[in-house]
Amino acid sequence: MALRLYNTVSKEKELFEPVNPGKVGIYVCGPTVYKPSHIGHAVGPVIFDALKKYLSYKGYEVKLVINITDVDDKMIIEAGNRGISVAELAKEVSASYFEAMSLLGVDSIDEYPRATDHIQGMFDLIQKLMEKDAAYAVDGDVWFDVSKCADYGKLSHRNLDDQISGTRQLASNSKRNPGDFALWKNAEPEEIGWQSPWGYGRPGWHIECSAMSMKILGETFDIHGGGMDLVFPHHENEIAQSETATGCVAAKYWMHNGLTRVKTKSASGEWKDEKMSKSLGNVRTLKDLFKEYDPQLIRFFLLSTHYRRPIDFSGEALDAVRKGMMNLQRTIERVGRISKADIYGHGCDLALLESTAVDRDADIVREAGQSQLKYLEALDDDFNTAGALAVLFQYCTSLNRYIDQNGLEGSCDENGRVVLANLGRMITSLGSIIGLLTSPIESSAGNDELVNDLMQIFIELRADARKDKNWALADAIRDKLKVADIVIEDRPDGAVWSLNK
RNA sequence: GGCGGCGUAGCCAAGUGGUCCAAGGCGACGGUUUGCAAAACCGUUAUUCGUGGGUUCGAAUCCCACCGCCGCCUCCA
Repeated sequence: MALRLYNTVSKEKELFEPVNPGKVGIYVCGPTVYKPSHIGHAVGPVIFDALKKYLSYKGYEVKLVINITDVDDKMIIEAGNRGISVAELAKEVSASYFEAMSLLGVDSIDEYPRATDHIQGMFDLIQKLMEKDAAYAVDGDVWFDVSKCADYGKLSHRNLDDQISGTRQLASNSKRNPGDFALWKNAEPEEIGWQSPWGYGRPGWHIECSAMSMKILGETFDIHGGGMDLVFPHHENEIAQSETATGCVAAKYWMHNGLTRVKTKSASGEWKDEKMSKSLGNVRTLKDLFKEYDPQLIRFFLLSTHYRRPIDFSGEALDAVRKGMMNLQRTIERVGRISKADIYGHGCDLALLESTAVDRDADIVREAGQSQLKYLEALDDDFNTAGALAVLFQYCTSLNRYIDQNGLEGSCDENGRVVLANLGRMITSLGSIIGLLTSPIESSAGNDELVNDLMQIFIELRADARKDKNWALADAIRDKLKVADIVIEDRPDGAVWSLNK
């Protein structure tokens, strides 16, 4: 099995072959830390964290880097509005960003480099471009001369004429070509900035990423990721700078995730999809979102669509996905309960099936093996997590059918339990390859001893009522709890409760 | 104006030349089960993939035109 990835440069799925055998370097454009992170900021990190986990599973040694832009005009304005320093603002916002990432299970990031820690690298890079006559300084600004980059436009598939005809292209009389972009911008002495060989100022946006990716991952690394909105100009300019400076390919594969869209009601009352962005004022922050939805669900939601497709974000969509995910979780819980085994926490162990008694229940064991194969095939095909999840759902149905057919007691001898436990672990094992189903979703009250004790009392009261065939009382308890989003299920082996949230 | 993407059942969503009279999820309906529910299982729910042409032995998948939606060209994950 071989992984194929869609490359924005070639517009084709390409066989993935790392620059250095066995090792993979991934650089993803992270946020500018001036305002709280929103759902859109979660997409890239979740996808590339999942991709890294998959590549690691395949045996690669992966280094994943997400940068933090902690100096730019928006930050200066926001810090000014709030009466704090740019550094303070960066510290505050990035801290909440890291916390959100951690909740989302994005725990495989090796480095979060900050632009302000790499100013010297940017100087060096700009200097190199100057020496190659691809950059020029005018009145404290330094510009990149796009005419010196022969294949400028190869990522976004535009040519220079397209740039010039762009009606919104801001003209600057100090530029040689309309498409030239800033490497260094001069600043007033009282503003945040650094003394550079070309005067006091701040780095341009694009140069940050070129300098940091090069420093950390080398002049040519494997995968460069980011949102589709960054293809032009940001990534195009990154390529121009890096490749003009080093003379070699910056990144072998350019991967771009679809943008998050949000349904909004227009003045005429019609629903329409639009990009979620700060300027449109339709942003929901991750922090707010987590109050309503488990971060695990958000991760699941983001991976339930192919990464290149735009995601329409809405409460209804999340609710639908949530039900599906809960069904998976419920099956896992069921298998664990029947087999009396801990299904979670085994990480990724696909050798489980070999330890399962194959002479017994051959059909389900064979099916588990096939599911495993199909799951991995889907991921190999441009990281099709949506397709992979479909396999998981099907496998879950088979597992439930297997339990039903064997009956509760039927498969509960010692050997049967081992088989069942291993089959159950297959699900979490497959899920964990992309960081899903790694732990049960805790109901928010589930860890509360007092609530647990209270619920135990209700359950006992109901059990007594049911024993006496006092259905009215038993049903009343159940119905009234349901109003409080507490669901009681009478299972053959006893009643259980859960929070329907 | 230029560049790019998308349009698959009630909703979400895989599939990009034959194995597709199209996966999976949510929902709905019927059945098994249940004291009744819930959960679970079984079955039904797109002869069709925005529309119209074309290429091909064969198209959701390729080409052309049209319609609709979205993004980029200014900061954006």
